[in-house]
Amino acid sequence: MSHDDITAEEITNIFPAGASLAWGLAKPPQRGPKREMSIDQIVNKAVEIADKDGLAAVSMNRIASALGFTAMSLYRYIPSKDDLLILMQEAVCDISLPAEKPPQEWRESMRDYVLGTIDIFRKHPWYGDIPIFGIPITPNNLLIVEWALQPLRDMPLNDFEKMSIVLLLSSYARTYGMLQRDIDRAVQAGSSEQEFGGLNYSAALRHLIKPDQFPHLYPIVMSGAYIGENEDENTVGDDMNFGLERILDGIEQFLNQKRTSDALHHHE
Amino acid sequence: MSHDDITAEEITNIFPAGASLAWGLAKPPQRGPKREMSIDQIVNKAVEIADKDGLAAVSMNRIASALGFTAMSLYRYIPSKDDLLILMQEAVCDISLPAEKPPQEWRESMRDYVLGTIDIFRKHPWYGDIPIFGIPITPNNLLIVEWALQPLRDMPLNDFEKMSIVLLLSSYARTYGMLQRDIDRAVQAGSSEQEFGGLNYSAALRHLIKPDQFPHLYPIVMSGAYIGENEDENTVGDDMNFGLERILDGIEQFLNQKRTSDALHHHE
DNA sequence: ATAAAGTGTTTATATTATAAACAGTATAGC
DNA sequence: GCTATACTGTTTATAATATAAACACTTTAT
Repeated sequence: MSHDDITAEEITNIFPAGASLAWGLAKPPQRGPKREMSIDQIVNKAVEIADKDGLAAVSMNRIASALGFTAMSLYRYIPSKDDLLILMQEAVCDISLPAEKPPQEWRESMRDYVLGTIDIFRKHPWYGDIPIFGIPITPNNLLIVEWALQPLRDMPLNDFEKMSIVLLLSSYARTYGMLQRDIDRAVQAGSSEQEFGGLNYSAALRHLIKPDQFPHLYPIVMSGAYIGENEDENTVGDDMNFGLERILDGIEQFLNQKRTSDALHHHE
Repeated sequence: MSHDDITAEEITNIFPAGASLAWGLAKPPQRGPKREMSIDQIVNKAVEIADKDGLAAVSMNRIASALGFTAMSLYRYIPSKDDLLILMQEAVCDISLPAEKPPQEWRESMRDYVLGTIDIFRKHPWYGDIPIFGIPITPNNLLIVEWALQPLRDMPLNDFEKMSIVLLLSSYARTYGMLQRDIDRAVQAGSSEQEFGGLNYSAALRHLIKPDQFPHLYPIVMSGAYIGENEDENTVGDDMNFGLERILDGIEQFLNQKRTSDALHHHE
């Protein structure tokens, strides 16, 4: 149905330009003056700005100025800002995968994966602000998928099941990555104790949440657990671990079921 | 430590204006000409525009024009566009919770919750494009948290565990909501068969993914499972269910463990 | 040698959100 | 009723934004 013979140029038409650039599909220019910048330079500067002042601070002007050029010059390298965002995302996903652990340590491997991806959110707080454009198609993003697949390699799962589990874990990581980032942000915003949004919100919510309208939420808000007040350090690690262990338990149980039924089949 | 005596005005200072408005904390004006619009009118129009043309089409100008006013007039009702976004989010979360099912049907209740929230993404494809500003603090958003808590009501979980599970489920719902939305979008974009981004990407990825660099991803891309080609209908329902059942299994197992250990304690 | 392709810049444009000033209107308190 | 006050929607203005188009210059394929 679908052929494999596809040229780099055709891919360029299918993929967003940012993705094509990430794959290095753009052929280098043959004529004309020497380039004074490079895509990497631009993307790195954009990441630097975002790291320091947030994604909203990343404008074509700001990047170009920081590099000593005009805004329009950037368009000779990257066709649009959306493409730049793709490349920024890709840039911070440039991590080297850890060595494979033995298959029986799959839970540990998955924890590594989740913590590793959460780390991207901590290191680059703007990371989660870039909207998701669909499934990963850029090399480093796919490498992260590869990472997630690694612990599943010997499991009795079909491809769809594997992808479902990857999606499950990655979405969980994303959520906690952003949560952790929010807390980091609030802490950094000088709110050593009282001022963390959560703490501030606490009194307000206690006043607004009525037990008749929110019978199940009410006690949780009152106890402070909703806001997460009682967490001694500014880490969502414990909450994160709890949910993760539930996911891993669920996966493990599925594996046990499947292995049992496979064993039965063997007997027939 | 924290008092409960807090005035509506103080809450207004703590919350973003959009959240205060959502709670109806703004006191109606006492003097001046009669208002010719209302917040609801504005928000509804904004939602209407977003439903039709996407979130990017929602500009102050467009909304006001559609209502027969000038852009600046909106600022008499809503102080900023960010606040408008909060109100839009809130508006589409205005659902009535289903009747409580008996506690032993908690899995079914949780499925209802997940499917129900995913439905918001399908009905309002722009919903996931609004960045998350932190934990829910607006009434309808909190009602959705209440929904998620409902099935947990009789479980031997502490407040933090409950919130972890809610976060787990809601993040899962968000991920699949956005995935479903992407597919809906692609289908609507005329791509009856061949043109769905995924299908297009398929040939490209098959060409780019090399088994040495992506040993575990490679076979999955080749089989078409990565793109999700083989799904007969345009629903991610099956994938969604698979992951959801793993989560529910994980929760169930935790409950069993906890009940067992509680029973032991009772014996001592 | 020359045409083509590519460089960075300048200039210009369309859209944004939103601030400030304005003229008109309803009302609270006298 | 008078008046100060609070509020209305509008007009005008501003600062940013991404990016298109035209320009002069530079390198290279032919």
